[in-house]
Amino acid sequence: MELSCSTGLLEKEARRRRIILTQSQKDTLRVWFEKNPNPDLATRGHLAKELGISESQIMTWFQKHRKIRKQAEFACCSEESQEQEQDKPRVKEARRSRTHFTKFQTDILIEAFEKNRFPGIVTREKLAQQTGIPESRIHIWFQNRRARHPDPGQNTQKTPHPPQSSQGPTQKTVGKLAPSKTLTSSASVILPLSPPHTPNGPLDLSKGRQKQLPGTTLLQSSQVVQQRSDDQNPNKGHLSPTTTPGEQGFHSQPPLQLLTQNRGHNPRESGGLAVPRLEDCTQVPAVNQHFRKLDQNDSSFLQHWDEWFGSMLAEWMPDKEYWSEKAELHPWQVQLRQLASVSPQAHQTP
DNA sequence: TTGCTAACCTATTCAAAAC
DNA sequence: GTTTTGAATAGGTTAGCAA
Repeated sequence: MELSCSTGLLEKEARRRRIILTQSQKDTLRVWFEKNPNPDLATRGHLAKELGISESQIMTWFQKHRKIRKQAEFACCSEESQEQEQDKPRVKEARRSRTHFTKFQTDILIEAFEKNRFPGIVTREKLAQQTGIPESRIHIWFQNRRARHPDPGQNTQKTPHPPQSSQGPTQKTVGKLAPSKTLTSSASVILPLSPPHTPNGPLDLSKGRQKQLPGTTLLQSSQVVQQRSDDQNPNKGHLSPTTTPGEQGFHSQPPLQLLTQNRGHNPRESGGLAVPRLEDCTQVPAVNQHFRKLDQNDSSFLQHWDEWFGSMLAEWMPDKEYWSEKAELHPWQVQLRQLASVSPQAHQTP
């Protein structure tokens, strides 16, 4: 496993992974577009599930077709009809509930941002695996971050487009933007628990202490991550792609299932979500069951964790020495060890 | 080589949550 | 009320793929 942004030896990262929609998929989308060119979150989730593509791709398709329709209307329709269109009361669509990132997740994203402001699809998917955040949310996070944290190295001239290679020299963000490397005792932690010999998967060691508020959407339909047989994708071997008839590519199960706050609590009963739950859209990878058991029963968990976390840091932050045996433990490790050393029941919410 | 179009970008705005 | 920041949109560009 390797993070492409961590080494200059890697080949140029694929910036995009193009999925060709089948005719039947397009037909379905057109039908829905005629009904409503601005589908709400629930509709996009439904379509993503039905068509086997990600919700962000649904959104992209609708964006494009709104643009096409607008251009067509401008070209051939009278001003009158355009005014009529404008006069239509715009129904307020349901927005996706605001995602609340944990400090751990934010720190990972900030670290990645500092290394590469324009992560390609492979990096974004890896970050999605590590953080448990859907790739589409990571994409948005980077967009917002770029918009609000201009690159100090290029403040005299805006670059309208990202560098062609995301593996090029990176610009470091300095000053107040430097991420905190420490976790407070109340900080929730979603560990990208993945010992070297196991598939990736997160583990929420906070076990109920997650700051996530009721109703907050952590897992969404967009987590139906597109995954093609891509030579540049080192995760290939870990995924279990399932082909969809007629599709050129194939989609996989989500790389992970974020374990939510109440361990042992049926996630379907947690309620408060305005969107279809991920479990309704995709199968829960067996790996998460494995980690649930590992977390609770395997006394070697900490050893696995240390080994894996060290290797992760070594790959991800090669310029740092957090993983060195001689180096002091990274504050994350200290905190995580403390959290992990407590029995699972100790963290359960009453 | 060319056309189509999915994926990507910036700029801007809205709005939820924190302060 | 203000600030922060995730989500959504418009409009433009880039690049993968089929013809």
